[in-house]
Amino acid sequence: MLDVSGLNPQQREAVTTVQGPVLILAGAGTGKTRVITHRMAWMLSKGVSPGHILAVTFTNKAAREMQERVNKLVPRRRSTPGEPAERPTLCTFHSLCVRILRRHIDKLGYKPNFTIYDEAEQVGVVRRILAKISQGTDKVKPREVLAVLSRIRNASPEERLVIDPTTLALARHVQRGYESSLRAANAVDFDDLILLTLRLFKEHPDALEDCRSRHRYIMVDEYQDTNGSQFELVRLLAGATHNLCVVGDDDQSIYGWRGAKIANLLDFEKYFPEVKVVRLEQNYRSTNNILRAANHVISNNPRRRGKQLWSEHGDGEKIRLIACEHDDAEAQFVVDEIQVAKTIRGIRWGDQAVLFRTNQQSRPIEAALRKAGVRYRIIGGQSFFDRLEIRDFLAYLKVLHNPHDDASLLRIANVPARGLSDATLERILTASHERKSSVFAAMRHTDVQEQFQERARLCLKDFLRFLEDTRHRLETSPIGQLLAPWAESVMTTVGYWDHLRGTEKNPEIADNRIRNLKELIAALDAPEVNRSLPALERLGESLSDMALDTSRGADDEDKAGDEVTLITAHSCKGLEFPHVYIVGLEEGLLPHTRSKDEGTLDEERRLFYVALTRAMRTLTLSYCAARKKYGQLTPSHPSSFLRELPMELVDHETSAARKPVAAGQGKSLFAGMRDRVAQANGGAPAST
DNA sequence: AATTGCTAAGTTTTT
DNA sequence: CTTAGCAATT
Repeated sequence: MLDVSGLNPQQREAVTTVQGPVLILAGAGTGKTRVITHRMAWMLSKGVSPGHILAVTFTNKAAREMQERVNKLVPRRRSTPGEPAERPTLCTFHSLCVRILRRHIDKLGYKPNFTIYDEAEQVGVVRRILAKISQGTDKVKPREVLAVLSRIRNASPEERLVIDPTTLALARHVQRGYESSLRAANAVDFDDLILLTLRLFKEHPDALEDCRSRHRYIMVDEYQDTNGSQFELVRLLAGATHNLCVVGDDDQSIYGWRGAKIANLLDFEKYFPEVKVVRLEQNYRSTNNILRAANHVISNNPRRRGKQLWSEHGDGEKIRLIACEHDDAEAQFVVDEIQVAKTIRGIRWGDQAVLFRTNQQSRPIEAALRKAGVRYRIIGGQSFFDRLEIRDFLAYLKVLHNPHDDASLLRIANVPARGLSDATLERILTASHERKSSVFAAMRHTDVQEQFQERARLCLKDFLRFLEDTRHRLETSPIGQLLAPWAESVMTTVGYWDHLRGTEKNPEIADNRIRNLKELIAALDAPEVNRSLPALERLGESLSDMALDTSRGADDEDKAGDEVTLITAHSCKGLEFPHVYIVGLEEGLLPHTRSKDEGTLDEERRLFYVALTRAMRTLTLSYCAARKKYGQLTPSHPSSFLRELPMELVDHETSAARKPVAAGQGKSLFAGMRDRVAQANGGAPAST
């Protein structure tokens, strides 16, 4: 039997309630992951078959982490010959759906080698549609259209009524073109993964039954972030058994702008009246001063499940609130503090994190850190996968995997230049629309080819031959053949390396890009892809992994050295740091200006709450009297949220004032500092 | 066909 | 201040 004596009573209740619906309200730092992993282990120890357990998370990182922790808790069962040991399914919503769809999508009229469009590709599709219908009259932003599109596709009819009718009409109009574009390309987007799975379940009850009998115990992590269709999916899967355990925190719902429905959590009883609700309120992360401040801030929100976090860690230090003159002074202050903490208190850089609302706020901080010689890493921000060379390369792979992938084909058709001009491609694109076919299919058609002059036609045929030959080479490669050499030869054949060197004047940057690419190529044969599959399918698996897990690759950070973390308030959810600095607590930034128009002040407050509750031991907040905005220094005002902090928990200072050191403390502090400087030697001294 | 130069815009972003 | 997109130029 699994030992649950290390858990507190609420955790234990959550872990041991296996049958029927369970709602675990897990406050920040209350051991949520511990509960989920123990619950899985508990079920296994009670004889539930591992194959019957499904746990769904939102991020791959969370899924991986849980996988590891479950493995530690439950010694892997020995595999009997011929029958490999089954393991619980632990994955994201999207990867779960990919798995289901790879098996069944042919029933919906797609081919199993479908492509997953990422946001950049979606934007491309929408842009082409907008260009076609509006002829450049009004300027609607593709990303905004895309956001509305996602909303109308995921929302129920009554929810759609809230959307502004003009926007709705436009989005509806775009929707037709968008969906047929994706269909022709045998491509799906992130929303489709969920929506098509739902459609599959509705149109093919046998597929649903199949999944239901497989997944009899379901857990959903970060439940407050589920959207309408994800809820629907969960509800279908939980079916008759109602063995559904959802874990979440309404106070940490910060993805409403992206379609997440906090109501899924708030109204859980409506759909599962017999639910058992468990509140986890004992916090294992922070001091009580931090928790009291966070509790107080969030109590200003309406419509909460309500909970009070507390911990056994004592009061701890007061929260510091620093007023700065401008953003550069703020950055300098934070960096000085980081250095002081390191040299005087012996706090590693790796135990300190700077949190901000918007990515661009990291710039002055980065500059100050670099100047002071402090190592840092930025989480999120511009992704590895956003880089030009990576996108080009992936487009090549995607086209070779699925030639009907229009977005990727158009991207690489003339990169490097091979005589297929924009005008030529434009005509092919039009032809493909007329024929309701993919661009690739249009290219192959002799009628289309004959539109062009000899020269363009030859270039087109060369390109087609390249695609077909290369694809054929992969198809006929022996089982077990590695992908990397093939991929590298593709890039050589098309002259991509020279192209990179040619377009980038700075040879260092060019080399850097080439190195990036080679790294990615090497990762194609990662051990987690199934080597026994045919190469083409293996390529497909690699591609969906990359589409669904963008953090991978840039993610060996855990073992990285001693580095300060720079991170947005959004992406810090789920993380914790001993010492946290939250910068830019100004009106218009947090809460963000846009939240006023959209009436989402509550969500901004939750975002602040999430940021506050990341801190374990010390918390430093700062704001500026002025901030550079598009190069101009403009005045700013303290965030209204700061008034919601209980005054008695806060020390208010200005960045210019240096706190005097108490008489008795001085000696030992400085002795400690000297010692550490002597032995650390690599750490730059605090600047003056 | 590719390069240069101008204009306009500029939250958050797990998948 | 940046960056991306588009137009005009060679």
